[in-house]
Amino acid sequence: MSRTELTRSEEDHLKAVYAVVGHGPVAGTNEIADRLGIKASSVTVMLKKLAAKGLLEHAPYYGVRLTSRGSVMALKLVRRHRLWETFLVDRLGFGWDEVHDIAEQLEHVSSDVLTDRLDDHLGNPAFDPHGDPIPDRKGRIVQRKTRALSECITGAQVRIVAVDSTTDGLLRLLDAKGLHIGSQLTVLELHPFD
Amino acid sequence: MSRTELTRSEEDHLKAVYAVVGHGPVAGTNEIADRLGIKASSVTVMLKKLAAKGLLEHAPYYGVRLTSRGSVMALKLVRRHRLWETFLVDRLGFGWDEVHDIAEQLEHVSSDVLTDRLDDHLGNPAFDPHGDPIPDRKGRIVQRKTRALSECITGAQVRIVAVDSTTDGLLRLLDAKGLHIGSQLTVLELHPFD
DNA sequence: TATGATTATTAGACCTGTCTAATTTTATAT
DNA sequence: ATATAAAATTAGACAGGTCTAATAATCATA
Repeated sequence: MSRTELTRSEEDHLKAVYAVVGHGPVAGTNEIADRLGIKASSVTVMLKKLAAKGLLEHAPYYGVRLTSRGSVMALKLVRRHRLWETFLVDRLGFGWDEVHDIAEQLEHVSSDVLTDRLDDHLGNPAFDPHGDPIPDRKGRIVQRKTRALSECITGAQVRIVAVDSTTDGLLRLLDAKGLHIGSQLTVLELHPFD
Repeated sequence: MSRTELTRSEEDHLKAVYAVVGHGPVAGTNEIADRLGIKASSVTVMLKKLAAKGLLEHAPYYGVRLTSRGSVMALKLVRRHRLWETFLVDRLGFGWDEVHDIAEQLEHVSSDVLTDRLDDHLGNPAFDPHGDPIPDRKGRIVQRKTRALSECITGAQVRIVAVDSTTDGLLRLLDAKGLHIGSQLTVLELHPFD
């Protein structure tokens, strides 16, 4: 019924909407623009195009939400991204702080067969190297009950299961300090930065 | 010295020039255009751009040749393409007749580290699943002394080491008939088609 | 509830890569 | 040698995706 061939930019926007919507009921134009590193006016244009394709609902001046078809597409991209990250770390020996940009490119390779075979090849992993859950081929994704480090009570015992930041700098910093996925630690004090 | 960030289209053109130049001293505009599935006039525009970047020499109305820098770039693309094809067949279980289009996308992922790690992961293969040689990380490529099946004398004993065609149809046909890389066969008769 | 700040959208421009149509150059055949 | 065919180029148009600047809608707060 619906022709679902997206351009690279459309895919990027869709994924950004998915990511931003995770923080609230709807995604705002500015936040999407920041995430993509482009201007808000460009985002507006693109949102209208994606809305016309039935992938999201756009309430002007209010925000956007993905339709179910849009969600399916976004989850597919997230799946590809996280599978490639897993491949890069598990099979090619990259560090988990080095793979984001490469996966960002690989995720646009469009072949469902490829994605599923890669999934099998990797042993159908449930989580990627950052600890984020990988949607299965039906688009199902498990939710992790975690809490941000900044929300933890000082002195609490916590275990790192995921790192949220997209900034390479922080990732490397943490790694260099010996902080890895699975590390146990005690919250000593809170800085407003983190 | 020279910033060598190419667009996808520039990469496609460069690879096409490399492929067509293999048949003669220079590459002609029409042949490049056919290979890319675009019009010759578009190719001319692109050739001028690549010439301006110092990747090829363009003698208008005569043809183009790659410069040494252009060759390096083209070989890099060929290397990526053939490594990914090897990965798809050897690791993901694809048939050698199914991987061209996917590799066509994967080859544009730009990361030398990725390419080299993939190479190591695959055991530094010298040939891809089609029997074509894979340039090493220095861009060195071995030449195979082969001859087209159509040039063989009727009755001769030959061994298939490579399949030239880009057309999926032919690849599948051969496979279905039990013809594989390495097959021994006797030339029975020649049709003008092949 | 009026006003200023914030956020989003529109309008118009530009760049890239493609196209078609017209033109120019080179090749071929009598 | 000239006419014609083939191949390549140029000129101008257009679509996609971005930008800036101007405008419009919403929000916050006195």
